[in-house]
Amino acid sequence: MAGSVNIKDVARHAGVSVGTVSNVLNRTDRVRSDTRARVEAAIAELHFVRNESARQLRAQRSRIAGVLVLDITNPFFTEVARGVEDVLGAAGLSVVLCDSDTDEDRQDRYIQLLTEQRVQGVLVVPVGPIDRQVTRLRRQGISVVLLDSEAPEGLACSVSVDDVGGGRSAVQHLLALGHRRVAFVGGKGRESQVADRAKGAHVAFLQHDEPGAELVSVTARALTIEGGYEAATQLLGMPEAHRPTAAFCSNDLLALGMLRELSAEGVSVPDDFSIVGYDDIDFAAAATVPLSSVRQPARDLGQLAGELLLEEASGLAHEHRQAVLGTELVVRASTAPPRRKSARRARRA
Amino acid sequence: MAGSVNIKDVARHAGVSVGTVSNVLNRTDRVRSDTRARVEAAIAELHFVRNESARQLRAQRSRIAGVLVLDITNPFFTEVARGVEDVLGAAGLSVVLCDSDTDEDRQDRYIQLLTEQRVQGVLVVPVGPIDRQVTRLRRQGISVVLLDSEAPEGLACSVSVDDVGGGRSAVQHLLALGHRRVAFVGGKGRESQVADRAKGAHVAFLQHDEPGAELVSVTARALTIEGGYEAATQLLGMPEAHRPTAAFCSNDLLALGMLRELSAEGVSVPDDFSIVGYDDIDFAAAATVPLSSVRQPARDLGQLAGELLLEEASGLAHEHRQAVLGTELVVRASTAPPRRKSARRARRA
DNA sequence: CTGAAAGCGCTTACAG
DNA sequence: CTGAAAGCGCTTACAG
Repeated sequence: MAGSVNIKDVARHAGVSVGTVSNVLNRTDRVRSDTRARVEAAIAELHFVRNESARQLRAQRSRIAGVLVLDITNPFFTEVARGVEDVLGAAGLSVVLCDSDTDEDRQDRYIQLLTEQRVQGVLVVPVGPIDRQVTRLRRQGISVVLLDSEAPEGLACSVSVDDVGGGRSAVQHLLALGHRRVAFVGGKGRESQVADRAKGAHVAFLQHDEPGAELVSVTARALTIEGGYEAATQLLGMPEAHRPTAAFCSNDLLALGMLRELSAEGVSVPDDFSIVGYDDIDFAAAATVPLSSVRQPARDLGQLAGELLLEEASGLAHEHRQAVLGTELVVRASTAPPRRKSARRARRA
Repeated sequence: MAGSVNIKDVARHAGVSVGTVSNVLNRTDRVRSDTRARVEAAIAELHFVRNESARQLRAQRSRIAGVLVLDITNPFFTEVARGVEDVLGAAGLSVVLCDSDTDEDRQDRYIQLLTEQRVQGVLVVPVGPIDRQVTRLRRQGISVVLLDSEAPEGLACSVSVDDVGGGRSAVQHLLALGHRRVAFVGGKGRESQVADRAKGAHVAFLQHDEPGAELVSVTARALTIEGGYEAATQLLGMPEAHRPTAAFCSNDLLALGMLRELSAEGVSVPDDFSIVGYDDIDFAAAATVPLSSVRQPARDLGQLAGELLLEEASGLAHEHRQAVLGTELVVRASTAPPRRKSARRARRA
């Protein structure tokens, strides 16, 4: 029968009790070396693999942590996951990755799954308000850290990024270059990250205080490359007099999609149009018009979150902390001063 | 106490036996509706969440499948994972994603983890020979499907891609454009996929049968954007007389990295150098010199693998099948005929 | 339709 | 250092 070798079989085969086999597995030093050798031989011969469900049920603790992200195909989030894995892996925890696809139902299903599994901890990039889910996880003794989103004080540890500051730096850069009409490109979702980046964009405009300057909001179906194509089409559909000369995209996927679509339509970046992205994923620098982007410390973010989770799970005195990491505007080739109208006409003639 | 509400508490609270609570959870139709209502109320009031370890231990089956990929930051693999999730999610299985990072030790650790968890099935993109691990999983009653790699007949189901054909089509394209010296860019690893793509490249050369045509092998540290930078540097370091005029990169990450580095060094793509990638990830089309690439049906691959897993796990008569999907060369802007030497000199003058 | 009881495969005090 | 036994939280025939 498949899966039928258990600790009892091993005990019988090695001529010891099951308790001794368990000791070999969990507290090796308590077992005399010749006994241990016999047990290990039996384990190998019988191809015994411990049943983790049984172990966990009895021992009341899991060695797994779950990471739940918004979009597994976005390299920003997988880089965050790698940061988590750096830290938790070193501590002997295994990390499994789950993809909510920015869908609250899917998020909640995965949280339910992880709760039923009684994992050691959950690190989640939330879709919408998450307080209730955090409380439910805690009630089952599961540690929770919010990723890329600031937790209300007292609720949980979190590691987020100063998205208001990041958005501000992006738009300040465009304004400083001389752009007057700037598009902010977001999505249909209500992720707090995107809202904060939009807020930062507004703050930059307020501080700039130039009469007539205009921040235009553009909404893509999703924060994806596809969404960037679509946003570009929206921009190109605007009457030229009102059309922005630059866009701040709320992530790099959007920015790369927009870059591609504008180029395909003969709009040159940055000569005719400037673009700033957000995240600074590897593909941003690798674009052949290298993308100016607001860099988030993705891996650090994951690592710090992993550390906070370990601290909480250790059971020692623990006070929830909300870490906020800074961003860095990386200026590359996709941003330049707007072309002056006269110059443009001259060139066209 | 955290995590202390169990099925017994619910039973007591609802005034029924634990068996009845379990029936409400698992075989709702066997319970009279008023009893069910009382139990459900108790579950809600006490915030009961079933302990999946206990359920699984007793019921001897898991509702989880694991997907193990080579590089979670590569959108090709996450797209495959989404395909798997499409199919398994619909069947009520949850999918957790694990990242071997092309490291055999990490792969084996994750396989061990999934085995101890007694998951329902594992879908794995293998690093190196995997026969032993497949046997071990089967022995525990765990279904296995190989992803993106052809299984030896009889060992397991697999869904792979005709990488020899894909490699051949890429290089045929370059040869047909008139390139005579072509680089094949692979990595240090010994993934069968890359070996097959290299083989396809060789086949194309043999079929082309043009004396003096040369296939140059370039080895990057890893199949990443970073690796592409490095490979480009290697190419630029070659004496011009021997330097290839085109490269076939064994994935798009390499190709995008190479594209970027060559552009940065003033080598124009495709005027001075042609590049073909592999995978056709979304970033390939979105590059501003849109990348010619060999398209793999990533999502289909994952979906088909998911279906094969379900079939195997269903316990019905099952014969292992090895599906091989085709590729499609997508020609975009990164490939062109080589510039003739004289023209090049003329332009420089 | 409901309850009582066995048992899934482990770990962990407790004796000896 | 080793063994016997209790029990983790469930599910599932089996009676009634």
